[in-house]
Amino acid sequence: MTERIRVMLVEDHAVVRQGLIALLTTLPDIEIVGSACDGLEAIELFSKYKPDVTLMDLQLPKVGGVEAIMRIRASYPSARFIVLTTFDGDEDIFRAMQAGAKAYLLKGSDLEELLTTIRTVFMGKGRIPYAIAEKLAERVSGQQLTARELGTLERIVAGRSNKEIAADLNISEATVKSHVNSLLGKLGAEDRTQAAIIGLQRGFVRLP
Amino acid sequence: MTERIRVMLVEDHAVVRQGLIALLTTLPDIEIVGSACDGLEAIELFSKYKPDVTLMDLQLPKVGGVEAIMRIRASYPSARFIVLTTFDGDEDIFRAMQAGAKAYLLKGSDLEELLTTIRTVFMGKGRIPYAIAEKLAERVSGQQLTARELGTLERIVAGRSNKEIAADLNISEATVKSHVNSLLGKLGAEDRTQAAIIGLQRGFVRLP
DNA sequence: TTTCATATCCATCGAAAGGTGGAGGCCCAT
DNA sequence: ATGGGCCTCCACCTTTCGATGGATATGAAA
Repeated sequence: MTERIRVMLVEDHAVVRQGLIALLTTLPDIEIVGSACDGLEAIELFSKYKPDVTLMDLQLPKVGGVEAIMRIRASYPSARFIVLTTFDGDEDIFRAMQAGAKAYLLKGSDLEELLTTIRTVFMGKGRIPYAIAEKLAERVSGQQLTARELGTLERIVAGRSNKEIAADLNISEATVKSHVNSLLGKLGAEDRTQAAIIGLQRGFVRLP
Repeated sequence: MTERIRVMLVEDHAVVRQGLIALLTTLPDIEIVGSACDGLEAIELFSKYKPDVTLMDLQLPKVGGVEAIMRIRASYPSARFIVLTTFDGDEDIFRAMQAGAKAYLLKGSDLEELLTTIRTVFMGKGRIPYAIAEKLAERVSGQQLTARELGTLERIVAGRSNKEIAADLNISEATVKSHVNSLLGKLGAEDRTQAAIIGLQRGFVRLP
């Protein structure tokens, strides 16, 4: 029998984590070498166990999944990650790809797909489900937000008025209006409420 | 050995579902008699298997968890449900309780708590984690939204203007403003964008 | 170097939103 | 039947927002 694939699991929901461990443990060619419930623990355990493949949720307490991937890859550039996501928005997935994740898996995938992906990534290849690839293509072709626009959007979602945003960013209200206008254009929104909703849907921002 | 507890699992994310099945299958006094990935299937399978306890996620395609509970309990009033939730908002949990769920469990709970809950519910008692009970108490003491206010909030979250909402509900814009004003007061919001955010946070509405 | 995107700011305008105070009808419960 | 909550609508007013059409500066890219 060949060497088993050494897998680490990073997932904050305990029952889901334990369920996945139970599931993967039943498989002959996979070995769970460790599991973490947040980004910080993931970084610690990675250097301890050096897993072949890391299954990583993106929404994690303390240190988010994307940042954890970046920080681990800073020390171990060959680390291989599979992002396990519920796919609420695409922005995180885009960032995870930039951070160097090799594959993406929806939590709605079945066991077979999970297995195929682990084995594929272990062999050094990547894998992206069609639904996600589609969204990524859309994302690349679509407009990106500038730093100011994103900051403005975040504050809109936090429920701030233009005046408050201006005070917060130390710029004039007129400038904020500029950014808001660009935002509305790029997001295809008619007003700030729509912009907030679309920003949440696309994953540019999260609920505060 | 005593009779095993017959459990049905309703969860839309396949990997989570299969993980939980794998996890629960390892336990001596629990038997998974079926699993469903949406509310409709849950209703079908319930009458087929008559499980002792049903573990139910609330966010399901086709027929939501709350409605599934209600429809099943219409035929089987003694059916026992444990709601398994990620706890994004409290409104669903409130509705699930009204629908007759016996216990609530956060996906962040560990295996031991899951087990305790299954056994407790099987014996006919209820169980609600402290964090959830706290929110429920808050909810009961807090204001409730009227039908019109909720309808208005939903449309605000859908990005509609007062004029559009008025046309949609076949009432005057003045009336919509009335409802919006009540909403802002009850939610403690300063404007519609804050109302949308708070409505999403508290689970009164979902992203469209 | 020239061009482009970004970021900053201005003035002005109309439209939308929100605040206030009221009023009438309805149904339910005390 | 008297009150209270809900839904409906009105008028008036202020503030905010968004649209438009600019201007200037900077730094990166072509």
